Amino acid sequence: MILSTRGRYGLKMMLELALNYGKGAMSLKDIANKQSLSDTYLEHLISPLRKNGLVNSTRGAQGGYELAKPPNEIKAGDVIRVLEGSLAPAKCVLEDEPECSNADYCATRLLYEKITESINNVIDSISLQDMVDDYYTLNNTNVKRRSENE
Amino acid sequence: MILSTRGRYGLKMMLELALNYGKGAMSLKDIANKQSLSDTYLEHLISPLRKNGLVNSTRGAQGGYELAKPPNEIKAGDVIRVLEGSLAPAKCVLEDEPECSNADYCATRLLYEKITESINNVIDSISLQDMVDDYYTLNNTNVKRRSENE
DNA sequence: TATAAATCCGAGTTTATTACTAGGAATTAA
DNA sequence: TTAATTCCTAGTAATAAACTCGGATTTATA
Repeated sequence: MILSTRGRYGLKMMLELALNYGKGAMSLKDIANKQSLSDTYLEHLISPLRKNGLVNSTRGAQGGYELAKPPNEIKAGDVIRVLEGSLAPAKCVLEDEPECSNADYCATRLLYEKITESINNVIDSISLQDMVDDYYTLNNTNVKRRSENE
Repeated sequence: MILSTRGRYGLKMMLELALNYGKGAMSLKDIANKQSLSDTYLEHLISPLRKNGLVNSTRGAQGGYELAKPPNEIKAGDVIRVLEGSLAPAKCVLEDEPECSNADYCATRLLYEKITESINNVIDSISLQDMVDDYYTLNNTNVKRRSENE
C-alpha cells in the first residue's frame, strides 16, 4: 500500500516551492532539475495543485509557480488529497462512495475507518513549514557531523 | 492508496475463520461462498497465511483450515503484513530497503515514518477477537433496530 | 515586434501491478 | 476406490501507474 509517485513527487515539489517561498516564481524545469524528476510528468501533478488553490502560476517567459499561501498554512494532507484522493485503505470508507450492501455487518470496515482516521491525523498535523524546518535541521546536523569526522 | 484485494479478502477470510474458531476445520469453498469470493483466488492468499503460522490446514476430504492461534492472539497487522507487506507509504521507510542516497536530507521521509508508525499502532492494536466482537455488536444492533422499525 | 521561455491541455504509449483462472499432483475421510 | 479437499506452479486478462509527445497559449525581454 505505497503512495504513488503522484503523492511522493507532489510533496517533493511542494517542499521545493516552500523552500523558495517569498523569492518569486520558480519554473517547473528548475523544480524538476533540483529533484531529478521529469518536468513533463510534473506538469500533470502541478496542474491539479493549481486548480485546487495550493499554488499560483505565472505564464510566459520568466514565469513559474509559487505557493498560493504561506507554508505553514498548507498541510501535507492538502497536497496528498489533491494528488491521491483520500488515503483510506478501502473504498467503502470514502465519503462519496455508496455504502457496500453489508456495511452494518462489516467488521473490517471499522478497522479501515480507524486506519483512515489515524493517517489523517498525521498528514493534517504536518505543514510544509514543518517539513522545511525538518529539512534545515537534517541538513545542518549532517553538515556538522560530516565536518566532525574530517 | 488503497489496500489491495489480498489484504481485504485476507482479513475477511480470517474473520470468517475466527467466527468458526473451535468448531473444526472449514473448507476454502465454504469461506469463499460465505464471502462471495473466488475460492481459486483465495488459495493464493491462504497459502502464505499458513506458511507464516497464522492458520493450520488439514488436507484431504473433510479437510480445511482453522486459525493456528486463538483470535485474540492474532492481530489485523499480522494478517496484513503477511499479505501486503509493510503498509509504509514509501519504500524508503521499509526495513529491508537500502536507504535512499539523500536520506539525511529528505524531509518527506520523516512524514512517511510518522504515517507508518500511526498505521502500525492501529493494526497492531486490533485483534481478530476484537473484530468478532464488533461483528456481533453490529449484527445485534442491526437486528434490534430492524425489529424496532417494523 | 520577433523570439524564446514558460504554462497549459489532452491524447497516446509503455510498463508494472493486480486479480485472477487453469491444470494437475498429493492427501485423506468415508 | 472415490470424492473432496489442500497444495503448487504457470499462465493470462484487466487495470492502473508512470510517463512521453505535440501543439496551443501567454508573456518578458532583446
